[in-house]
Amino acid sequence: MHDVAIRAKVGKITVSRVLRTPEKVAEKTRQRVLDAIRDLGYVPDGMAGALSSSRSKIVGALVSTLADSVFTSTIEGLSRNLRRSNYELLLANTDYAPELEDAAVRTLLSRRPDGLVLTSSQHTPQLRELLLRSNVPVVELWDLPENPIGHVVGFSNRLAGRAITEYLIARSHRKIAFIGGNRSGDVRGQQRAEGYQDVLLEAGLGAALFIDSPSPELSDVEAGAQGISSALERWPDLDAVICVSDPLAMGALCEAARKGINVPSDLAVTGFGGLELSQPAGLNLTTIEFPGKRIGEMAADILLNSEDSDTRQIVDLGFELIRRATA
Amino acid sequence: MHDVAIRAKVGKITVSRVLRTPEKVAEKTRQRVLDAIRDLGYVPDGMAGALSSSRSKIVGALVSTLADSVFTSTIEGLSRNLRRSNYELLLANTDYAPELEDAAVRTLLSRRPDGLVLTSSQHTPQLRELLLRSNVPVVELWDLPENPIGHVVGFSNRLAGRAITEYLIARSHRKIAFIGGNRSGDVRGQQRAEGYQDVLLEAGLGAALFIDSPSPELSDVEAGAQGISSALERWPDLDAVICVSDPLAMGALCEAARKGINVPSDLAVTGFGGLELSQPAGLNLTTIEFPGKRIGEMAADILLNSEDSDTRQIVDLGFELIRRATA
DNA sequence: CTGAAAGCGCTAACAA
DNA sequence: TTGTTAGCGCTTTCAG
Repeated sequence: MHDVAIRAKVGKITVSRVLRTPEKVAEKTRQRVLDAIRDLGYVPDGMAGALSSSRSKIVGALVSTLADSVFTSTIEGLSRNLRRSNYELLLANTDYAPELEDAAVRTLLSRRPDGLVLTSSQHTPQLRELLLRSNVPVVELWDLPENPIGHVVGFSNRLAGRAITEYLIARSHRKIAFIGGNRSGDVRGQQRAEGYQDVLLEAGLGAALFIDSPSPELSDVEAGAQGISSALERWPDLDAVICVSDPLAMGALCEAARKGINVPSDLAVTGFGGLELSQPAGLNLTTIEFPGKRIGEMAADILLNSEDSDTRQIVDLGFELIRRATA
Repeated sequence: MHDVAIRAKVGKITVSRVLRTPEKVAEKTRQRVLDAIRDLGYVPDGMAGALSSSRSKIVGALVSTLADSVFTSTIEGLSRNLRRSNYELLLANTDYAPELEDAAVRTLLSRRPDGLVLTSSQHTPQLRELLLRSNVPVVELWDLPENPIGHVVGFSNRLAGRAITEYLIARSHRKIAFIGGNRSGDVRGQQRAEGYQDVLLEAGLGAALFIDSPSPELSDVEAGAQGISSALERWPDLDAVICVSDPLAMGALCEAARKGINVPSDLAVTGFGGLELSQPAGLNLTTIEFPGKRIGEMAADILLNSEDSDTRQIVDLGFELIRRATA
């Protein structure tokens, strides 16, 4: 910047102004500076700028995994809207290991982000404390926490669990199992399971029938296949299964096909997530769809406006029951 | 940091040392400092540290899209190995728009990353120039560019295209079409198509049969379905189609099923990518699998070691022809 | 083993 | 419209 200033015969501050508030610099001067910048191939140092202005133009995002295509779309939405305002995305993932979350947030915070996005939904008290004191705007995603840290963009996983269960009951299913939803760290899955359980109780259909996900080494699809096998073994008179995610449901569907079980007449199968592959691939999965991309976009917008408005935003984007062929 | 120093009754520099080289501080002093840090909830400012030490501990990554699950696994591998060494990932995506690449790289560079990872494979001369002069270690991924900017971790898309075509020919297919591979900005797809074309010519099987991807609004799966329809319309005696990606192939497969076409006896179908869903979902797609995650891990390792070794690394991780049921 | 001074590249606040 | 001065919070270098 110093070199640019000399070459353009101006002070450093004028170079800075040309870059950030060009309208405040005289046309001629500005052109001289721009030429100098071009000639020297100057790329401003955003870090130094951040340090000086205490605005980093960085948003940190913590995701539990990238493997899930729905989180991916959230990140895409987030990234796109941030870029529009020249913000950048610092990404950290915890691989669904809650014990990494603390450290990850600390690392993100050390970059002094102007905002933080969390897709994990349960935090240690220390973490809450840290976040609160850090004074960084926080958006929690993909959930409607009871006790939010800052802003929220999500939907109720519990209601989603209720919705699909009620749907199945309305369609005369009586013996309904729930596969998955127990993985530690996957609070959302657990909430869907709770919604299911509540409805079952209210309807007087007896105890919930849970099949835990098997060993974490298996892919979701494989887990679904295995899950439905175990379920049918335990409860041969099952007439519906709710899978905690679409990949799980896909696995279940395939296993059912292999076993010669007719879906949905013998057994209804549903998922969660709105995995884009599931419809055109001919699986025609009945599922609950979540607005992944919009969640990301919304989070970006909230963060970008959080300087002006000081009010905490709680946005429920809801979900949609997509009725297709499997239930 | 100042406050911590005062509370621990040491100089700021000692605090810094406790954080970065604890072994160089006396046990007692260190403990006093650590206590102060904890009491005050001090989170060091990585930006300031970066400015001062001119090592940002940040790696920038430019991806063409996040939607593709294989890039996702690359990012996961990258992120994991970076985190192990306390590096962070700054993510930018271009949405497959090459014209955004220049600006995106410039933005990444302004954060003074210690390394840069590019999944796009074709760059403007200005960009090359910029990258070269910036002196930041660069790794190009998912390809084997003829004229690499820095390090490379990838495989030959052209050879992959050749391999699958040769495989089909060896299995007595003679009328083979190639679907997709023309999307502007998707150089890799084009290279696969070239490999296909070369083999066809060498084998004396006549001109290549290309079906372009339809409008970009369609999802890949839908594009595949539509592509196979167009192909069969134009060349009713087709006996094999190579789809430029697995999602495309899935769409093709489903459309074939709808049309009552028997795969592979009437028509062979193949993909590229090793989409994890395609096997357990019972689609059993014959495809070429790329080591997405290992590419990311390797890229991280190269970057992390690039201070020591000054040699340019070109790593060909290859690909694997996965023979399953569709060809 | 510990500390003081200087400065990384930029911007805020004020001044001209 | 442009420039000057004083930091931002840390690390480097050199000295104790």
